[in-house]
Amino acid sequence: MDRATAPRQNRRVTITDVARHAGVSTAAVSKVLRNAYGVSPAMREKVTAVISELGYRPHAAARGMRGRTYTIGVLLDNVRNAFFADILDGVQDELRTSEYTVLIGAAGFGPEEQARTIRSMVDRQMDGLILIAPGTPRGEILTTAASTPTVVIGHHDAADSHDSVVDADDVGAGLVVDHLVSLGHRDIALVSAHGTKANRWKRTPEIVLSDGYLEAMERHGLTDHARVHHAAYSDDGGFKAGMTLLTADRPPTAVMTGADVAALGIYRAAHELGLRIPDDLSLVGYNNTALAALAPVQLTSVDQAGHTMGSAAARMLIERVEGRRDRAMQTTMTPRLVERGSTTAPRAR
Amino acid sequence: MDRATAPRQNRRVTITDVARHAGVSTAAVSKVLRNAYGVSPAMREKVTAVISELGYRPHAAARGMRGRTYTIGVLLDNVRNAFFADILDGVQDELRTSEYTVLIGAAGFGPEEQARTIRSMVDRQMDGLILIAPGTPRGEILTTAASTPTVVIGHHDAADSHDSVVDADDVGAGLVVDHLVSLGHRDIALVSAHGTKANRWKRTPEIVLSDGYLEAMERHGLTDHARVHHAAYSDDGGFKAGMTLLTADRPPTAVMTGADVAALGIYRAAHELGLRIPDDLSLVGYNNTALAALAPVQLTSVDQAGHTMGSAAARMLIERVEGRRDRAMQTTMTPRLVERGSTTAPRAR
DNA sequence: GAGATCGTGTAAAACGTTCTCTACAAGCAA
DNA sequence: TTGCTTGTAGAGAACGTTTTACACGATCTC
Repeated sequence: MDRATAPRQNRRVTITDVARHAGVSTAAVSKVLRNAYGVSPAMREKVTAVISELGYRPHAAARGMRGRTYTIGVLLDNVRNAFFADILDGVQDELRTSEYTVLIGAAGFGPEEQARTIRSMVDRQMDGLILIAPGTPRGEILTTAASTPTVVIGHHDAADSHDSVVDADDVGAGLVVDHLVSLGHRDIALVSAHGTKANRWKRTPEIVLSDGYLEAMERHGLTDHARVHHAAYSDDGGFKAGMTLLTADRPPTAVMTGADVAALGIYRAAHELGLRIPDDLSLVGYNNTALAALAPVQLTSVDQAGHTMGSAAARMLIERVEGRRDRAMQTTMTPRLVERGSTTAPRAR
Repeated sequence: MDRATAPRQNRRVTITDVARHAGVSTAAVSKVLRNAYGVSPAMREKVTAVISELGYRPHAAARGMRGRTYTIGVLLDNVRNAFFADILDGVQDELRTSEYTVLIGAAGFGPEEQARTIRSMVDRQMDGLILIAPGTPRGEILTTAASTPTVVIGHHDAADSHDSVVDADDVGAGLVVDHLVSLGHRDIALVSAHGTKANRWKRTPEIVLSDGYLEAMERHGLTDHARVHHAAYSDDGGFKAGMTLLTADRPPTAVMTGADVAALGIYRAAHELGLRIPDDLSLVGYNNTALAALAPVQLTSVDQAGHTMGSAAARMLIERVEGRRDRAMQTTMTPRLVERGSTTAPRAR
């Protein structure tokens, strides 16, 4: 077959093909695609018919050159965190019926890696960004948010360039302390991640949680019993923290943590030291992930409504992307205590 | 300030800016960016200097119109699956030092949702795709793979259009059966996901696992004791399967599952029925996720080396993307049994 | 009935890259 | 010298969309 006349095998159907087929201009097709103003019902019908006949799909990269890419980027440090999965589900559910695609960047924990990922998303011309507790310096986020609609989840620092969704972590800490105190505990320790202020976030979830814990302890007149131990939110981080706390001079009778997975590390430490949960030690997690509900685990935890946070973030973001709102807003969710088998009254001393 | 002369505030630095600044053509800059042939050392140096001076970053969407986007897409059904997280880590680690960005699409379980996500990735002109056990009809994948380099993880069906990375699930099943038989078990049930062949995958992980289980049982002369129960890989799916199996006329003394999380659902069912693990029931998971290792859980499981699978997949994919290989290949990993506290000899009857 | 307005459609210019040619100079062989 | 090769650089088209500016006819307003 003559090479010149043969249609190239794998060529995509383009907007030009659609336009030619329908006997209209590409501009008209573009308008139909974007539900833009100035197209008659007849035109719309004709064009959509041809689109489905030809199986046309807009080329997102080409779109990105002028208009939107219809892509939302979600940044998170690690997919292992089950709480993030809840948030993600909320985002996806909210956007399921829309024409937006959600793409996730799992950047790792390093600030530089995260910054790289965020830049990648911007370079790919994503329409909007949802950043889950970014570890990147705050200025970097503000710069990004200045040019791309952005929602920050987790950090309590508000800004007028981006929207925020947070959980009232201080209230959550209070719920836990109240619960433990009502059971009779007084030596209640908190295990939380390092709340580094170095990157200019003043109110990370960890810091707010810690503040809430200290306030609650003070409220109960237990300031002298308050103890905050820093550890990574991982099984191993929890284990080390547990070992340190539980072999101390006067070990706590109850430990609350900022993440379920860390609580399970403490569980392991307790186990190793011959302590039983909850008889010898009451243990409380945070986020109420699927982990906490597992039969062998039965961990008392604080529910953050991750799904709702995710869908709220998505809704807020789309408002901004589509220009329906031009002022920043913050959404705060209220946490709830979920009591399970890992907490009980302390043993009489 | 005169609006016409004022530089537009948020304009990106483009390749043209770099070219102008360096006093060269855009083509030259492009060549430097891509390490293409035909650039003198002096030119390279001059251009890279200007690039970093101006903080230029290539516009990925624009690149996508002609060449690569330097983006790798990973499709998975659900981020909750800890095994996928292992794979993902492998992929990321392999690509960390490269110029490629990994973006994840969490598509959900429906074939149509997954197909939509795959199409999104193709529309975004991604350079290569890693599909983790896609539920999409096989033909759809073959079509995609014909135009975009693709690696399929999980399905054992080989094809000459895409590469594959699999674990020898039949061997894994054999390891488990051997282990349980050596402990004295004879009534060993398998709980696995539905291995629907409807979408033309003939050798999904579930099917291969199930076949391996049946073969192993036969090898031990236990064909009559073999029992396969289908359930979703979730806590709830496992729970229901457990309830059915454990309340049957002659309940199994050991249950192996195709996923750790399902094993934990069975744990819950056993718990509810007053059965203790491992005394009354031996339980084996699959994938050896972080879940299995948790202190309160201690689940015997089969390790699939997810990290290695991920990095292998990434390496294979990049070879194809960069045209260093033009024939399909399959990589098979060998599973390993990890014994923990959830298996022991059956009670004497 | 003149002008203004409105609704619908198109032509053509962007957008920021890559890629295919072509040009040119320098070096080399005859 | 002539012709050939090689290495380097640039001009300009192409990629598939959106957007801007404008044209045209129909309807409205006075």
